[in-house]
Amino acid sequence: MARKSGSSGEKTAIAVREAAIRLIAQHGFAAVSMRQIAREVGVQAGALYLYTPDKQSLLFDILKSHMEDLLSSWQDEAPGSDMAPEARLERFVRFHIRYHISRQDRVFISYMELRNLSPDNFVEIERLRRLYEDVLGEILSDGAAKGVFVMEDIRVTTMAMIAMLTGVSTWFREGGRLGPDDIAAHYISMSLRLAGAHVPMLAVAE
Amino acid sequence: MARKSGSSGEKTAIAVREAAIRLIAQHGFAAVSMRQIAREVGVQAGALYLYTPDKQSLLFDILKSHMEDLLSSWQDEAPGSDMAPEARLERFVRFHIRYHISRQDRVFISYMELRNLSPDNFVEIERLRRLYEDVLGEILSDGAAKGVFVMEDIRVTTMAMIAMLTGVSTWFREGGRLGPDDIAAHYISMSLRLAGAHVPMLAVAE
DNA sequence: TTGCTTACTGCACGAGCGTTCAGTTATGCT
DNA sequence: AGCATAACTGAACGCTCGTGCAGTAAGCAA
Repeated sequence: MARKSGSSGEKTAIAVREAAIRLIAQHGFAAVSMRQIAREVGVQAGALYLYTPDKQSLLFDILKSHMEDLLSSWQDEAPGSDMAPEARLERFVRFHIRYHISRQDRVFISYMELRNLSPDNFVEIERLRRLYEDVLGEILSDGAAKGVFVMEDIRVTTMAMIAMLTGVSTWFREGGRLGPDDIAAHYISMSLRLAGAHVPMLAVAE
Repeated sequence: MARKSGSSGEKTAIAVREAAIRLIAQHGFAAVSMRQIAREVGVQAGALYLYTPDKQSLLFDILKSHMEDLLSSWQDEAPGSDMAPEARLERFVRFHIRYHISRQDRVFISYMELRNLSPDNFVEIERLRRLYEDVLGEILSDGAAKGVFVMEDIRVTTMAMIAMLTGVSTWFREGGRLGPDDIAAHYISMSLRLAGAHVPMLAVAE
């Protein structure tokens, strides 16, 4: 019989997930044992198997739900394709930076632990990842077609921009010199320049 | 007594290193066992301890010599600081892309396996890494001071550019649509735009 | 041939791994 | 109060891990 939400079992399920995310982000999937995760949660190792069939599924579920959440969060605030490419790019970059800053651990894991996925699981995560990359690719293509972005190679620019944007999660630390919104603003400028948009960012003394 | 170079022991030492690099790049440090490395080399696990005091040192030596090689390779072809910032940046980017394409495994390891280093070893690798980032930071600062680069934040631009450039190692595959030199050329254009250089890349129909 | 050194094997050690499961306790419904 | 079920323990399974070490085979100088 299904339990009411808010029951102790459900809370533990969430605790397991979060302990796993924290530990894997810190030490890496292969270096973290089920016993370590259990200790963090405050249970014995065997109890974890009430919430996951095995260690591999634990990783897969973290990565899969991260990617799905990323995609559906974007769907929620994606602008229509009738909007100007510059504005669409700005929206995408702001979304990406904020999301990646607020969920650093998940993001870190989901591109560090790809090689610890079983082949089948890897294929599925790659599919979702490509879907997300295509969001940016489509915006850049649209801008190029409309002549407002000027790039030598759209595919390379897409990969370069994704790497640049995602990189924020490797150096951002809470309480640093810049807040999330400052950083997002900087990345928006940089992305527009990278895309070859005709947007002078600053008044430049010639 | 020291052995002559080219002896069988030295060959094995190199084979151990290369097997370790290949396997760690593929599966991750924690997921690779000494027995796997030994099998790849064609010896028993115990024999590895003739070439490394322990597993941790094996990782550290790979990362340290990679960083030192990266830095000294750059020193060999670094332009003087009297050269124009645009030309210095071009030189740096071309070097970086070529280097990262030709040594994908080492590069991949050296930013994926940082968290598997012991604290002392981590500090040392971070020091070398920062030295390399400072190379780019100095070029960008110089360009900003001379007014040929226009950036909102030099530090953020440095981190963004490094992430963008290093990202090439995650998607480049031998025999793809573009060769290393094509890719380097694209990254040079993108870097100049990112730095806000006044260099129109293409003739643009307005 | 003898003797020294290098390169390596083969086995062992204790520890920890992922996972299973019979048994125990806690919880909430009737 | 009684009972079903959920939540969890604690011990065990077979296995692999990093590492140490006595012993051995091969190469070479004298």
